[in-house]
Amino acid sequence: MNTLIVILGPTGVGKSAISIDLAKFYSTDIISADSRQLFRELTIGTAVPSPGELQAVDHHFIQSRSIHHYYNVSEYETEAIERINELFKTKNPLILTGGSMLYIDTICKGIDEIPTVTPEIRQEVMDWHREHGLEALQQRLLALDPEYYAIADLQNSKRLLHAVEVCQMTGQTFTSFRTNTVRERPFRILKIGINQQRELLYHRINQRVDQMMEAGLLEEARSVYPYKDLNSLNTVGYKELFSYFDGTCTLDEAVDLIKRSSRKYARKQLTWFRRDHNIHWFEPDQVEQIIAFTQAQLKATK
RNA sequence: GGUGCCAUAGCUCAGUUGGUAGAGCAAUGGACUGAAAAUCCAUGUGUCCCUGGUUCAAAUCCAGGUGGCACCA
Repeated sequence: MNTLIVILGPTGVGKSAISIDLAKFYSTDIISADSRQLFRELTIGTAVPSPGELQAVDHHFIQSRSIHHYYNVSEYETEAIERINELFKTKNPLILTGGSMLYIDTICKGIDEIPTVTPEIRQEVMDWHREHGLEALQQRLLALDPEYYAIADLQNSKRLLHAVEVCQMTGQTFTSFRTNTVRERPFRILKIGINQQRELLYHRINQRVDQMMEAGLLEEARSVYPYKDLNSLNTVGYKELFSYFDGTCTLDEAVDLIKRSSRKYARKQLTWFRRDHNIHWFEPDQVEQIIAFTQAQLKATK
C-alpha cells in the first residue's frame, strides 16, 4: 500500500527543509498543504521554498493560483487527491507538507460535499447581515436550520453566514449536508509533527519576519496593495503592512504586529494538532530520526 | 542645587468624595466542514516603589526616602 507522509507543525518550525530532505531521500515529490503558498503573487511573506529547493524537488500546489481567483478547501481536496493518486502510480512514498490545518485534515479525512455558494447568494447574505446585524442573522439561521443553530458558534458570523447561504441556495438545511463521514483513502497516512520549545519557536518566528523584511517583503506587499480587500490577502505579513500603507500605524509597529500575528498563528496551529493523537512528534533537528522512523513504518506496511 | 509631575499586572495605563484593584495589548487554553495565515470563545493575586504617620479603614490623605521625567538655575 502506498504511503503519504504528512509533515506538519507550526509556522516557522522548519517543515520545508525537513520535507525536502525527506523527498530527496525517497526520490519523491512534495505536495503542499498551505493555503497561502498557493498564490503565485506571494513569495516572501508566505515563505515559499527557494528557487534552488523548488528545483531540487518537484513541488505541487506551490504558487499555482492567482490571488484574484476564488479558491476553497473543497477545490483543494479534489485537485490534491487527484494529483496524489496520479503520482502514486510512479512514486511511493509521497510527502504532504504544510501548516494549513484544515487542508491537511481534508486530505486525510475528506470533507463533506456541500454545494458551492454562488457569488450572488454570498453577496446577498453578506449585505443582509451588514444591514441587519448579528442577532438578526442568528434568528434567520434559527428559522432555516434550528438543528445547526443549536450547536453553532452564534458569535461567529462567518460560520452563521455560510450556513445561511447554503440553506438559502439549496432550500435544504445546512445540517443535511454535514454528514461528517471520514473518507477512506486508498493510501496509508503517516503523520510526522515537528515542534520545539515555545521560546525557541517564537525566537525563530521573530527572526524570520526580520529576514522577510530584509528580503523585500515591503515591496512585495506594496505590489499587491491595490487588491488588499481580496480574501487571499487577508494574510499575516500582508495585512499588517497594508495598515502601514494606509497610514494607520508606523512601519515598526507593522513589523511587530506581523511577529505577533505569526506567533498567534503558530499557537493556533498547535491547538489544532494537539487533539490529533496520530501524530508522531519530532524536533526540527531530528531529520535522521525521522527518516529512520519512516523507513521502519514503511517496511511494516509492505 | 531648586521647583513641578509621575511610580498600580510582562507592557501602556484606569482607579470617581479613603472601604485591600481593572481595561487594552501581550501571554495561555479552547472551538473549528467551501474565507482556515480566516473567524470565534474563554482565562486577570499584583510586595498598588519603600518607610513611617493620620484613620475603624490608605493604591487613594500627610511626611520623609528612593527612582524616573520635565522645567528653572
